[in-house]
Amino acid sequence: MAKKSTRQFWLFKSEPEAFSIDDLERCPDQTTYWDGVRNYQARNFLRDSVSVGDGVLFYHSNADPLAIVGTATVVKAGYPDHTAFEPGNSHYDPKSKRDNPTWYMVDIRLVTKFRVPVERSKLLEVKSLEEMMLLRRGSRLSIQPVTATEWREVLSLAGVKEN
DNA sequence: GCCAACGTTGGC
DNA sequence: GCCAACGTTGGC
Repeated sequence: MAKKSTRQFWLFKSEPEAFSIDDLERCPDQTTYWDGVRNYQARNFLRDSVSVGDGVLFYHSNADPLAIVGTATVVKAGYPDHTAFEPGNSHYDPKSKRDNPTWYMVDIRLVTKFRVPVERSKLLEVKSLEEMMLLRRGSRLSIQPVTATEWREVLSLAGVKEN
């Protein structure tokens, strides 16, 4: 069976006090591993669906302003989140074993830091985004699928051409 | 700071 | 397997 190669899109949430897009920009090669996801639905996306080359919208949650602040690309697909194995790490989880990991992560590299963040309040005004998971109240998922239409609309709002 | 939504835990 | 209690997320 032929492997489906269609590029997919995602939204990753981060509290900027913990890890912001500026932190990503300062990383070597502007690349980081995305650790600390401790929700099974989000884990499943990271382990099974997020693929090299996929597009990522970087969202600042619990922040002022709440906004999509840039894009990244996936450079390494799902592999075990080693922070779960480290006692003392804030993401330590004793039920995750090296030979049977519970939690997964991917690596992403910064592509574009928006010159002007696309604020949540702006997104809420856009008709074509009214179904976007991020904007549904009570949506706490930290790794969310984004449709190609939503991806293009957000880049358009950010004034970004190519991505 | 408030609180609704959601996920997890644990007693039964 | 049910569900109440509890903890966390995250917008407002």
